[in-house]
Amino acid sequence: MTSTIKDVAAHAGFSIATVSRAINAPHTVNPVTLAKVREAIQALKFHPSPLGRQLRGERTRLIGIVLPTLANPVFAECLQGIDELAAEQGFRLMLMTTQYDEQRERHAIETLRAQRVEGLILTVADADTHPLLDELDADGPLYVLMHNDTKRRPSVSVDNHRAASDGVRMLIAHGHRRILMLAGTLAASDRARQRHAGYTHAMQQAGLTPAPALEIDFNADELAPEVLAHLTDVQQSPTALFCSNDLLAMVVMRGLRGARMRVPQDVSILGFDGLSMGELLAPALASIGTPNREIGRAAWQKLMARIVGEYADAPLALTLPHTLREGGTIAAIANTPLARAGQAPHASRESDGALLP
Amino acid sequence: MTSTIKDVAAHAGFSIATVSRAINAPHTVNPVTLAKVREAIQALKFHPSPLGRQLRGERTRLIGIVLPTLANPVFAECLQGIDELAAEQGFRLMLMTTQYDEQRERHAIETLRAQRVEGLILTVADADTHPLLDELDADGPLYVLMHNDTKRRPSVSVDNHRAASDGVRMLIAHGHRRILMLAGTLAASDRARQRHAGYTHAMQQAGLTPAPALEIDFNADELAPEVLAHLTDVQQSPTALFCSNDLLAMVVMRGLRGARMRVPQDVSILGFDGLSMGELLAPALASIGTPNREIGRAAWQKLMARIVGEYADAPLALTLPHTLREGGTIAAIANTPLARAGQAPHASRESDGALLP
DNA sequence: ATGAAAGCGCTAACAC
DNA sequence: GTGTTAGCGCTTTCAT
Repeated sequence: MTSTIKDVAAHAGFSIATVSRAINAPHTVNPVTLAKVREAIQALKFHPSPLGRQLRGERTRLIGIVLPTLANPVFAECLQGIDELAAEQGFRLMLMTTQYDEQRERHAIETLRAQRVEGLILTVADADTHPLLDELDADGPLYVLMHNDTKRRPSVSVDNHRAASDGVRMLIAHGHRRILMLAGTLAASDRARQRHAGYTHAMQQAGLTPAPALEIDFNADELAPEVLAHLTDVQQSPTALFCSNDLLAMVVMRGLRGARMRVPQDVSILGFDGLSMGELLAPALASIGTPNREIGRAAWQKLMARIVGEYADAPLALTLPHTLREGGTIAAIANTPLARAGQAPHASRESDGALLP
Repeated sequence: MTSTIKDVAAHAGFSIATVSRAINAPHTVNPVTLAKVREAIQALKFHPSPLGRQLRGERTRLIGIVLPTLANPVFAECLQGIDELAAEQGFRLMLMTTQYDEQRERHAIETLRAQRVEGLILTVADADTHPLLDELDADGPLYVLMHNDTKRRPSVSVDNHRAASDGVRMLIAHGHRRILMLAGTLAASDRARQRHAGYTHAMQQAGLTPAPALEIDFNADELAPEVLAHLTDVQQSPTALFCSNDLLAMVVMRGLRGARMRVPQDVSILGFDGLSMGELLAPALASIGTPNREIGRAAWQKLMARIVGEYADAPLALTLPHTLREGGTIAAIANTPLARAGQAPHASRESDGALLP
């Protein structure tokens, strides 16, 4: 292992150039020579150092991965998909996480670029307004965005707008009128915006009044009192909550349970991500699913195509289909006891669904 | 960015050697010169190429990570912990996953070694009988194992034996006698063995008869019929299931639900891993918790200490404390209806707890 | 305090 | 078909 191409050359009795050729272009070298070189390689357990190759300006076979976090299975699954193909094709992955921090995004990209990665697969907070990506377009390595929902850049994602409105329409079809959207505090992302836009769209289309997303602190053990108050408000309480991601939905479910609210009898819940563990909850979490492993694989393939220079005319943004998982957390409003403790049944649910200022 | 140390030297009017010193040993260079060089660096947006440094035989500031999978949050969390410290300390991470396959473990280690990583953090299937690790001990890069429960090698883990027996004792304290351990089919790992040994120990200590672990196919959508038959067998059915990991526990819970078995009324469940999402299940999953983020961080620190050469006398294996989460999936046997459908109450539960051949 | 030069492991002209 | 040589970007003696 510590042996170099020089050692092999000496051992085989040829020059290092011949050894190099024997490795990289076997057909250009005399079969007899080839055999001897190969024997020497065997004997010395020689493996070409990627470092030498990389420095020489060759292909580094290195791909940089930039993700917000691995704590969210969405990204871990994407990475899994990427890794499958990378391993298959002999590429190495350099991983950096950003915690949704733009500073760290910049740092990661610079580090990776300095490392001469051949390409970058990344998920950034906001793809549209990101100066870094313009820089990459200009002279950085090739990249593909993952889960960033933008038409302007090379990306693989679901149609968040459409997915969200599909989900909300489904809630409406189940008789819900007062539907509130919940989002994480860090949710200034393009996809969060798209999801809220989709929610808004579906609401308006049904003649209902959409509300701004209610922000939830992700890390808190319990729901903030004002949030809880809002959710349980006798007059205005929503009958369904659309959570901008599944982790958030789970946190909210726990919070509600702590507040003695029953899901779905008192309130229905729809998540977003389709995390498989959501199905194991009781009741199973209804959710809009994204094919994360596939998104990772597609991002890889798109990146490779760009590197090879194929499909230069392929559409920038690839949209993969989302799915709708109708789990047990959604109750038809007809089946829902309209009255909660101390609250009389009222027809106003059917009125306009206005939620809050 | 595409500028090299040469460009900087030219721009500043000094030799590349001086620029190099200005970067790596600022105190050895004239303050005025230093200022000029720094200005040039700014102007050209120069970042030293890691590649050049690495090739020169210097520190690569590269650490290899080898994990079975990222689909299991246990490893994703460990990686998260590692990444935190790596980013802080300016190291880059090269990641490879193995899917518990020894071939791929070998390949990953060789790839990483060729890449001149300064160190390796890995989780292998079986640390004790692994020739690769002996090779690493001999001349590989320094490494630290994570979650591999062995005393013979540098590692960070919980005491799986003790953790398992703690858990099983807890079940026994709740009145359970027929306790069966379930393991994944891929579970020929050292930690799975330790967990089963811990189970066996606790059972015997209580005068009960332990059974071999029942293997469950992880990926199947439903529990295999023979497994289900075994779990529901009128005469011998266990009152509690100890699952060797949480993901498995969740799959089993779903399978049981499909078979109309109630948890914990009909059967109690204890998992292993302490996945935070387990708390969100209903009922919340009882589990033995491992501090994954901390394990990742500790592995990092141990590796760094080894690289620097400190603590050469530190104990090889670091054991972190596990926790016991007593969730809703465990019922005291006294409260359990002893009779299930078509089965009369019987005192034999109190007898010897024998489970199966 | 600074520069010249060697060399890390490899590939790619360019000779022969 | 094979060898010679230059150089990728950097650090590090060894001189000056």
